[in-house]
Amino acid sequence: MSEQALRPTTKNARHQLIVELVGSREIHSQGELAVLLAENGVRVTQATLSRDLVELEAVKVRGASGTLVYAVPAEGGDRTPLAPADTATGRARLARLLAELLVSAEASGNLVVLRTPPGAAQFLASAFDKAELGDVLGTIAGDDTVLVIGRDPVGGDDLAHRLLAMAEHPPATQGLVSLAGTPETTGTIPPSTPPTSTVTDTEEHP
Amino acid sequence: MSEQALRPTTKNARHQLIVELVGSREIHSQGELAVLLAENGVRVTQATLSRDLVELEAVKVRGASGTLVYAVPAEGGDRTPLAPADTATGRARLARLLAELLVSAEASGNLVVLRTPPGAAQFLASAFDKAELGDVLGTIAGDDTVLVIGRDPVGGDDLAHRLLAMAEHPPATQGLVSLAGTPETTGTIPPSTPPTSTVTDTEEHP
DNA sequence: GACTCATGTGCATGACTATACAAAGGTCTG
DNA sequence: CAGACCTTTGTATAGTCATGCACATGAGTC
Repeated sequence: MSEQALRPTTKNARHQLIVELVGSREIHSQGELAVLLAENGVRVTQATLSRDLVELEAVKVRGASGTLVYAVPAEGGDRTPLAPADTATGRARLARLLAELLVSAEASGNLVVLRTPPGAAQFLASAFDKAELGDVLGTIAGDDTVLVIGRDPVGGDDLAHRLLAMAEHPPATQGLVSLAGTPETTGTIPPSTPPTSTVTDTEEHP
Repeated sequence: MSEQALRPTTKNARHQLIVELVGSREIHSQGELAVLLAENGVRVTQATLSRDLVELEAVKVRGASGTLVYAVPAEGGDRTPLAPADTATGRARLARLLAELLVSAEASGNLVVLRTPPGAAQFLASAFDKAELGDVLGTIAGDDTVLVIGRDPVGGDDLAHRLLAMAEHPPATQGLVSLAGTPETTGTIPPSTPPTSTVTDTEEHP
């Protein structure tokens, strides 16, 4: 990227450049952005950038190191960091979380429907993913319901019982309260899940 | 909410309160949050709140009026502004999105399993929520699968056909490309969804 | 008891962001 | 042409946020 890149100086062009820069690197401040823009031949003040970012509907999200960085919806809305879960202890963690969060488990065919307290489903589901249980194909999670899809077409019952057993014999106990304050907890519960979770699960068992 | 609500003064309790407040209203500044906390009997300075918000991995998103407001992943991450969809046109929007995103629809009992392109499920599911279809109890969405739960125990087939019909006769066409640039698109595709959605949907139909 | 360490918090202040005000430039109309 | 209006931008500054430093408190050890 040359010092004097040929770059139109219109506002729209500047906006485009901002989107590109924000989308390709972590930018922590408008001053930092101003420097990067200048390197591309676009010299504006912080005030102008503040206005630009409003127009671009930029937000500030947590980057990999926990610091706030700019994100522009079209390019960076998915920059929300995932918590660095320790994958080596995924199964132990799943068991612990099952102990804490599992309200009920019911099976049908190859499916197991797990109930959790409101808002905890995604959290629990992410633990399934990290646990990488071989006989679990995957999960779908809403607000308080996790649908666990088993690999065995008729293995739902067995899987449900296994999960209940895990829930009753978790490894080292680490209460949910202590987990609630960790970035891991909050990091893996996606913000947009609640609006999609208008589930009355009693209706799932006709 | 009484002026002197009985409220423990521990840091965890304060965090919980912060999450509740941020989740229930638009908070624009840490000073504003300090005031709200004080009204709940929790008196801390801005410095402490700055630290709290780091620990809670709070971010700043655009609220309804375009101003930045705090969001905490567990409770308010979905405050990423959706484009101000006119709720009166929720159904029209759903139809349009079905036309764009629906790959397949299959029913079983009262359930309809919708397939979407990867990453689009939550987006489509949120449209269901806003459309407020009377015969849809709710949805569970993963990465590329939306489970639509019908109110009628054996209405899945009918519902699936209705959705397919909607997909084939959407109102005013507004291409997905034009939607892709709006906060609505990116805002409702949570970054943490993919980890929970390891679904091979062919296994759902044993 | 004293000592050490970890945690939490407030004060003060620098870093960062938003915005009132003014100016410049462009477009449109009579 | 002049004037009105709109858009854009910079300057200065108020508003907001992060952080170094100091202090208090509690837990653990000797």
